[in-house]
Amino acid sequence: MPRAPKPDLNDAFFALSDPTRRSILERLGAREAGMTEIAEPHDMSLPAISRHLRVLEQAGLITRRVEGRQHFLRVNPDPLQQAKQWIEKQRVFWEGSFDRLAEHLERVTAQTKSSSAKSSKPRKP
Amino acid sequence: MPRAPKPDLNDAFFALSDPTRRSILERLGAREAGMTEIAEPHDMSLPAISRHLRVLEQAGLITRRVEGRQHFLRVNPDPLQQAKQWIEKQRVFWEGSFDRLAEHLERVTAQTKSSSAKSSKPRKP
DNA sequence: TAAATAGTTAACTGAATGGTTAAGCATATG
DNA sequence: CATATGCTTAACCATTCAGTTAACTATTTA
Repeated sequence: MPRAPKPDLNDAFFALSDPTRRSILERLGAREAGMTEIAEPHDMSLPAISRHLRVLEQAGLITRRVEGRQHFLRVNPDPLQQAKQWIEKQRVFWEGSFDRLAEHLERVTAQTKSSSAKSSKPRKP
Repeated sequence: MPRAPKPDLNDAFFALSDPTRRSILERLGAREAGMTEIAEPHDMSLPAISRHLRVLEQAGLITRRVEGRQHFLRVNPDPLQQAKQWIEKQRVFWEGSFDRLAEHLERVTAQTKSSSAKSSKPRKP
């Protein structure tokens, strides 16, 4: 077996579940950055950052380019896309159900009713 | 204040990082279901399922309606939407970078090239 | 060559996860 | 009333996580 890491949705979502890692992705944004630059805003030791980066890397969310003694990281958007698509699919399922939708609307209406006269969307009397 | 749990992105992404929990959401889809029905396809004890559901509930991804001794669960899409929007925003950042975009296109072009002739730079044959 | 720099690996700790079985608690049902 | 049903809580276990400090490797630079 070639022990292919094959990053999956588990890894991607898990990697995204940590605020430090999300912050790294946000700050990294589009440009390339080295470890120390990435670590700088986080009040955390360098090994801790290193491991966060490894989690992101194993999830396929970032890629690493080594040049001399420096490591440059950048975002790889593909797993983000996959994650987004999973969510998107769920939403379609959810919206695809008519009774569910009706119930949702009913709930909204009920809320509107409960707020009595303050309704910004006056229902027809 | 009644200790509002305030589900956040951490909780949502974390809840989504488990295949059992994603499977529950997928199967639940739009309809409402009781515990036993939810547990049925999973080769796992009922308490285990119960805790998965609690994780989903605390992340705000499902809501629970108790009727007698039965609990009915349903998906709440709001946190999914938030999670999707976070990802979406990242993608915008990523695509917003021009050099990065250029590099991406170059990579795509390189792929196309490798599938045809392997000359170094035949931009226009 | 020696020292500074960039980053990783190792070893450890405390806390959280994910699963189990057994017991408990309401609520239906005989 | 007694018992089955639906689900949760409790107690436990093995594993993983997130952080630390210390030691290490490798590359620059003085």
